[in-house]
Amino acid sequence: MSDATDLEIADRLGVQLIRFLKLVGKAGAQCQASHEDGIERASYALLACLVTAGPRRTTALAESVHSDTSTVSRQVSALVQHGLVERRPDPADGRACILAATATGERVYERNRRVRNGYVAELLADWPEQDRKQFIELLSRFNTQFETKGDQR
Amino acid sequence: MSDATDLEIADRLGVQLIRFLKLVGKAGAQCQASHEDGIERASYALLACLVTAGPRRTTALAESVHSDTSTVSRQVSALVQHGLVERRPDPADGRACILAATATGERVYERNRRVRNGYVAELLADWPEQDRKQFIELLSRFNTQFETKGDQR
DNA sequence: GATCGATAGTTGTAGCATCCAACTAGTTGT
DNA sequence: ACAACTAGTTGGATGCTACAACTATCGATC
Repeated sequence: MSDATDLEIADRLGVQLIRFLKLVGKAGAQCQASHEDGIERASYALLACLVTAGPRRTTALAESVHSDTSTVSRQVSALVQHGLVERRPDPADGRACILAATATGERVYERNRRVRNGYVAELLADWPEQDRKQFIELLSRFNTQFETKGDQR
Repeated sequence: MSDATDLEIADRLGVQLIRFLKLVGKAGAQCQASHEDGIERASYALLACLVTAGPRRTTALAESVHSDTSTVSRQVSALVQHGLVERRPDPADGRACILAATATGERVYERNRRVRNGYVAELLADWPEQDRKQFIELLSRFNTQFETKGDQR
């Protein structure tokens, strides 16, 4: 039973993707507004990266989050000012610095993560175990596909 | 086999949501930059709504796309200037106007949609039929959940 | 049918996120 | 030691968004 052509499928998915983007983006923005750690939403992604994936240079961090170096540079400055991230000179290169989350940064990250998790969990509350896992699996695969196919276009 | 608690699941999904937001958001921005219809990315969502869901007032449109009225008002102005959307006075209310896509607007929408579909189809190219359908189904359900549970928080 | 509170939409202002381009300072190869 | 390169910062610009103040209309009530 496959009356749906590839394009029809793509079309329906496209609609859902746009909807998804809008919804998640907005929710993210609201989350940020409410928390008031002095930490911006975009910066949270940087913090998350540093905490979960370890210290790294600005350039590497920018690549990790698919952002411009200049953007990251500014955001990192803010994080440093708030004491959430630490700049360590890179012994191997005087121009570079290694960015690392401070203890405070880790705490803030954890706190935010817990809030986020609570919210997500609430959304998934009625879902059967099977569907949840499937959704994560598919979304994750889609993202990966996007990262590999999308960047080289 | 369920060693994953609800929170672990939420956590993994959260990560994927953030990843998605960044990836798709960026791709969207690039798409916009390349097309040069004079049409902004955000405005495209408005056009899409008017084409697929029919004419409506500014307020209703803003609600449909989960945006502020003022934001929509400006974006609509741009669309009107480009001849993609038409403002019709609302016979039932002198303050309001009914927004509707023009023929040009529909053409532009269709063209953009085709490009988008091609891109999405390419992403899904290697996916088994089953998974594609499942993904759309789950994503769609998640969006609905988000819209109903998310807004009243 | 005049008055006053609600409502539709516009415009002013401000913030964040992002990018590109120009710049500074340190590095590396010849 | 000089030239070509690279890491990061800063300047300038744009897009998207929201909130607040304002204008013009509507509707209910007296």
